[in-house]
Order: sequence, then structure tokens, then C-alpha cells
Amino acid sequence: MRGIRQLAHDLDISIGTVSRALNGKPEVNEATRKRVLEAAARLGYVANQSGRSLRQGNSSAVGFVIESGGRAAENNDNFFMGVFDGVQSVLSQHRLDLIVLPCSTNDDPVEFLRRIVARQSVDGIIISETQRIDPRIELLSAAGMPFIALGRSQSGANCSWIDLDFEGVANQAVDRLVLMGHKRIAVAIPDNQINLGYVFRDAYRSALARHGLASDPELILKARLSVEGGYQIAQRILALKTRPTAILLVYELMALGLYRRLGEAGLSPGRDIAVIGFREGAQSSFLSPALTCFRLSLHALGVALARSLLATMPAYRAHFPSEPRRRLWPLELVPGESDGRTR
Amino acid sequence: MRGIRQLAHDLDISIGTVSRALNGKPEVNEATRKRVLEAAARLGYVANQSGRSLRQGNSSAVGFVIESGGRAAENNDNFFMGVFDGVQSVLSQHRLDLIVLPCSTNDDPVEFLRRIVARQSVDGIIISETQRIDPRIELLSAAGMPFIALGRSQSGANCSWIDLDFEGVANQAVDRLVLMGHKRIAVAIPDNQINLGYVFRDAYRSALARHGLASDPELILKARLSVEGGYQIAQRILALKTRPTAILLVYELMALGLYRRLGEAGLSPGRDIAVIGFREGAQSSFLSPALTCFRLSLHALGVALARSLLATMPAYRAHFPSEPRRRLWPLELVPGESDGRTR
DNA sequence: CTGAAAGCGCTTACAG
DNA sequence: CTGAAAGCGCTTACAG
Repeated sequence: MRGIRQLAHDLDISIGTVSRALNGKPEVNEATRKRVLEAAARLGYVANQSGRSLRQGNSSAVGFVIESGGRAAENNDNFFMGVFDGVQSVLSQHRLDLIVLPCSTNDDPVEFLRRIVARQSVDGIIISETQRIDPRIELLSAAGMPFIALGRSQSGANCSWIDLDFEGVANQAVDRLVLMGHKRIAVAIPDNQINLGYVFRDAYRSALARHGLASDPELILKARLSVEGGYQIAQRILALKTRPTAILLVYELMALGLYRRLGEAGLSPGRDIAVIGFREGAQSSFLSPALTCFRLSLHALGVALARSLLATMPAYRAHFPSEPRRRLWPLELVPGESDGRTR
Repeated sequence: MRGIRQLAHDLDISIGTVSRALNGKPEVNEATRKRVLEAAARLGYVANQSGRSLRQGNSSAVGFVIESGGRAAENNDNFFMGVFDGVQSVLSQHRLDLIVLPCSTNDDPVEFLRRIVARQSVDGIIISETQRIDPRIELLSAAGMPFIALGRSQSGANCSWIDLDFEGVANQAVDRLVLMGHKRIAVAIPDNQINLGYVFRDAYRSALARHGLASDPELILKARLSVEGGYQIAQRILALKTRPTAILLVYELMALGLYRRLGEAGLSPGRDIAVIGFREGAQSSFLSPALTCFRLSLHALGVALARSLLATMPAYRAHFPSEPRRRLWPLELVPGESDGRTR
């Protein structure tokens, strides 16, 4: 005999009472509850999750789908670790567990998600790296699985999402650069279909237009979001007839490759070309020159993701009556040395 | 009606036959199997995981426990993303899923693990960031949960582990530096109880001893494994009466902070002090000077972890008859510019 | 080759 | 306040 049956037998009470005591049901006699709780702690009893899930029709877990391998691994970047922590801090208050589900770049992300949904091992899902057109959103909506996307998409008219405020970043960066006298401002965006690339490019164009500056297609540089991508972008900048005097990077670690290639050409970032990165990382202020970039709290972002997700789940909705379903997450400029303050 | 019952009803056969067909049991008539498989694909039927788990007594999942938040997030570093991918590539061949379980730095890692084990939602576990004395190992052994540790520990005489070959790295690095004429070689290690710090320090001392060099306690520098930790180490080096001429970093991103602080003092890494980092990252070769460091395949490491774990699981052991239970993972030196080649 | 039935470990109406 | 029993969705001996 094992499990709850064993525990009930040891205590000489029924499994129903044990279950009720453990789950904090109000009708249990306090003395009984105390005995049960003590025995459970002593024996290390915790309910088998499959048994609970099967009976209750839910899993008490939320899945967070991320990409693993390939490009994901090359982005030397712990963005998600910080976010997980924020998500978890909210979930744990509601006795929900966070399960991270890494989808290999070799697997089809849609099929991967389809299986997760069908197996019913999570009650809600957070998806990330949203594509411009993202069939996963359709899939989740059709399946009735509560979810939230980290990143906007053109798919899913009604779905919840939180996204970084790319418009705000582009505006602040362009304003700052124009104020310093820059007229030829380049932008580095990803070379794949991830939606943030389009969003950032459009925001950059609008910001230029606001200042009466035309957007030059040769200053929109697509590359991998990686250190190496930054190197290649510098390479392309160096080859231009008329070089930009400033560049805006959608991924901050590109700065390292950019710095390196500029250095090899005898150019100095911050002096010869102004550089503004995207998200502040642990390294930003230690680069030479320190990278001007934008700060956000990953923990707070995770908290917001979890709250907005729970707000879409019937069983938790009541706790989050006025939680926004969609949010642009603000970032705050952190001045560095890379944008030519000293020129 | 839903689930397998619905599917069986649609096909007008029993749920037993549907189950057998779906699970590839040999006794099913091929025509029947084909009908079942087609209907399942059409309707997107996938067995409810709780139902399966409860009946089979296993979960078809392996858990990978990592730390999230706090220090983990500050290590700007995608070590685990690459490893996950390797783990998954092996698991998927055995119809096992990978579930990553982030343990918040606010939670007690032992309690966290205890719950995971008790709930029986994974069949095997990979733990990481092994401590010198790690009660999790005791816990897993006592519970009879198959597991493998990424990182050696003094706990768990018989447990499986894979660890990086810190001795090999220390030996290669010290040999190389001594050959270049260095006699005062410092080492940067973590300021917490993670076992790799002790292992690396001991390996460094032995390597020095092999060359007849004494180990000077003031050259063993403890700091956080972070960019900032590297900055602080440079600070302390600059304050020393007799500075080291070379330094070995157990965490490669410390190099960024170190470079920065040396630069502020008008010193040039590679010229004024030789630097050797630990693991090659996406940035290593783009730093100025490019960091001399050590290469390993994260994917291959993940594959090895998964194989060795499966070798400890009764249901899979037969597939891995001669898989080593313990392994030191070799790293290969990648020469850069930071160790004073040019001096 | 297939069906009927038991039972995995829980939670929860229901009866007392 | 507690117990006995049903049943969540599966898989698998067992019988035919």
C-alpha cells in the first residue's frame, strides 16, 4: 500500500479525510487536520500529480515554451532566466508550478505545441519569440488553451500579449541622436521573421519621419541577432559610400561584434560612430565605451506575464479583475559612452 | 464523451484496441491500426498524459532542474540552452519529454526537489550547479529517483555525474602561461559553495606545483561569477604590491569587467597582463583582445548527460549498456590574443 | 486480433 | 465532521 491510502491507513482514517485535510478544506476538524499534516510532513507525502490532475481535470502547472539550440543558444543572453523568476513568483502564490518546455530548433514549433496542448499537462501557456504570422496563436485559440504571448503578432486578434515598447525605444534613441546632430542613423534588425524586427523597423522609420529625416534603405541592416551579426553589420557599414554617423541595435550584444570590427578598422565607437544598444545587460556598462541602452526589470516583466495569463484563466480570473490583456513594456534609457556624448 | 472513448466510439471499436493501435502494440491488425492512426491524426487526438502516467506508473518525462533569478540571471550566459537541446535530442528518441524546472533563488532547492520527486511527475532528473556538499544528492538517492548531476560533488559516493574537466583546463592554461615565462599567475574563482570553485582552485594549485611554483594565497581571488566580479578582481589586482602577470578566469565573462577596469587604469590585457578565460562563448573571439579560452560542444554535453541518465533508469538501461556513469568532459584550447602571445 | 473489465491515485459529491 | 464510493483517462492482463 502506498500513497494517500498508506497515509490514511497509518492514521486510521479514510483517504477522503486525508485528502480534505491536505487540501485545506474547511470542513475538517482541526485536530484531525493537524495529525494529517504532521504525518504527511514526517513521511514526506505529497499527492501524486497524475492522480490529482486526472481527477481534477487540471494540471496545476503553466508551461513556458522557449526555443532551445540553434540560434537561441547563440544569443548569449539570459533574458529568460530573469523572466522565469518573475513568472514563478506569481504562480507559486496560486499553487501553480512553472514548467519550461524547450522546443528544439529541429522540431516544428507548431507540432510541439499541439502535443503539449493535447496531452493536457499544463493549464496555461506562455509562448515566446512570436513570429509575424504565428500559427501557434491560432492553434491555442482553437484549442481553448489559455495563453499569453511574449511579443506581439499579426495573428490572433484577441489574444493576450506583452511586448517590449520598441516604439518607445526607437523614439527615445532617435530623438537623442538627432539632438546630437545626427542625420544618418542606421538600424540593425533581425534577418528572420520574428515580429519584433518589423515592429522595430517601423518605429525607427516613424521616428526619423517625425524629425523630417528620410529613411535610407541601405541603413536598414538585417543580420543575425548575435555578436557575429554585429560584426557583419560593421563590415557592411564600412563598405558604404556614405557611412551612417550613428546606429541603433535591436539586440545589444551585437555591440561587441560591432566594436570589434570598428576597432579593426581603426574606428572608435562613440567617437567615430554613435552606438545605441537595446536592452541593458550585465555587460553593458563594462564595455569600452559603455553602451547606451535601455533598462527593464525582467522580474517585473515575468510578474506581468504571469498575472495577465492568470487573468485569462477561468479559475484565476477573479484574482485579476483589471489586469491588462495587452501591454507595451516600457524601457528606460541608461546613458553610456557609446553614443558620442563626448563628441 | 471525450478522449480515447470518443475516438473509439467514432471508429466503433473498443478503447483497448485504440490504445494498442496508438501505442504500436504488435497484436493489432494493420488495417485497424491504420484507421485508428488516421482518425487520431485527423482529430488531433493525443493521449491525456495524466491518464497514461497514472496507469503506467511513469511520466515519460525527465526533469532538468536549474536555478532561476538572482545570480543565475546575472550570469549573462546561455550555457543551458545549448545543453537542453542535446538532452532533448536523446530523450525524443525514447519518447521522453524534457521538462525544465527553474528553482527560484528564493526557494529552498532541497524542498523544491523533494516536491518534484514526491509528485512523481518525472521519471528521472538532471540537477545542476552542484554544491560541494549537496543534500539533493542524498535526497534523490534515498527516494530511488534516477538522476545525474551536472557537476561533481563530495556527496553521493555512487551517483552519476558529468563535469567539465577543470583539471585539464587548469593544466593547459598554466602550462601555456609558464611556457611564456609567467611565474605569478592568479586565478579567479567563485565566492560561493559551488563545487567547481574548489575543484578549479585545487587543479590550479597542482598545476603550479608541477612547475615548481608556489601558490600565493593573495593570487586566489574570489568573486561573483559575473562581469562585475571581473571588474572587482581587476580592482584588487591593481591594489596588490606585486601584481600577477597573468590570470586565469573560471568564468569567461569576468573578462569583460577585467578588461574594463584594466583599461581604466591604462593597462592593456594581453600586453600588461595575460588573461585566459574558461569556456568559449559567442563573444570570446570578438573581444579586444580576443579571449584565449576553451571550447566544448554544449549539444554533445547534453547528449552525454541524457545518455548517462537513461543508463541509470531501469526501463532504458538496456539501450546504454556501456555508458559511463561518470565523466570528465574535455575542453579544447582556443588561442586568442589575451594571453600575451604578442609580448 | 479484439473486447470487457480492472485499476493506477487521487478528489469530491453524497449520505450520515 | 467523516466515510464509502464513484470516476477522471488511460493501459493491460485476461478471456475468447
